[in-house]
Amino acid sequence: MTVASDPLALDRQVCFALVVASRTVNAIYRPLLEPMGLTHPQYLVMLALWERAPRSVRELSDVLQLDPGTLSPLLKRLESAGYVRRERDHRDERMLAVTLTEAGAVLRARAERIPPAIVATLGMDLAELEQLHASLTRVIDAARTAQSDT
Amino acid sequence: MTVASDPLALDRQVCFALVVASRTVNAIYRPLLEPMGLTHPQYLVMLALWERAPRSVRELSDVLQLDPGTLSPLLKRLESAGYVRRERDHRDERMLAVTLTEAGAVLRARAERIPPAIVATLGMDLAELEQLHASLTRVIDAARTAQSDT
DNA sequence: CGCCAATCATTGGTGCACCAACGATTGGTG
DNA sequence: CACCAATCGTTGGTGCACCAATGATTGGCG
Repeated sequence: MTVASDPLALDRQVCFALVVASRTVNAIYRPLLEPMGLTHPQYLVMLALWERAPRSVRELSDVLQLDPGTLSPLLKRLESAGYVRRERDHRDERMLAVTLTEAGAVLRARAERIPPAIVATLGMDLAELEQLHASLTRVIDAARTAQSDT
Repeated sequence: MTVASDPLALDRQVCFALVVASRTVNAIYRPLLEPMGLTHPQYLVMLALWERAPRSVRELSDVLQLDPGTLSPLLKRLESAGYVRRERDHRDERMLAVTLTEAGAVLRARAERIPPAIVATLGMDLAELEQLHASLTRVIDAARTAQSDT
């Protein structure tokens, strides 16, 4: 069986390309985020909080498609970094209210320079990136639909 | 600032779509791989070995774009699962020769049913998946070029 | 021929990511 | 009003993933 016709050929697997692309692009962010004291997952949480705060763990979990058990220690690290405060919601003591600190809010200005820097580094066409984004969104929807239908 | 014009809007970040797509598609594989006793990264290693074996850790690291330090314990788990053997290369004792066991070779037949099952589950157009694959490949190349130019 | 830099795999540390189990809180229902 | 099921966040366990440091082996160069 030739590589071209083998359905198990590594370089034909979309899942492989997806995983490698995710890791590789992540590596591009790393040196840009490191001076801000953020990892990429932490950066995504900050994006969510800059859009709207306070938010509960559950809410962040929904938006970021992330397990609450993953978020819990991550938020503690963001807290000890001084970017976030974790308080109980007065109305419902079960929930956590994650709010931005002053330092966390200020950080947004520096973060605004990141997306253009990434695009410049990749040196890719904006149109292609948008088309990729649309395609990825369709895959996510398809996978989530399949998930919930189980 | 509206969400539509905000460059930091979460749902406009390609990196976010990439990470979520990677995790979500991974979740689709999980129930299919679990009865075979494989995780998704282990599945990718097996794909590489079914294409060619024996291979050294370094070789697998290159092909899979994965840190040797990640591969090392993963291969040990594949060994204790009985799919792989880890021996030193006679010609160069520094290198490891990772070979398939009989069970590992036989497993390929079951694995062949996975890609079509995934495509069916996603219910997506084959043409779109191929186009996504091509797009991801370009991103990987762009990111890797940027990486090595640093 | 003996040393030395390069190569290779492993190890330890930090941080993600998922799952299952748990304890606290809450709101509805008998 | 008292229970009970649902919700929420946390915890512990396993497995990835990266980085830096380490130790063994090798091949070249003086």
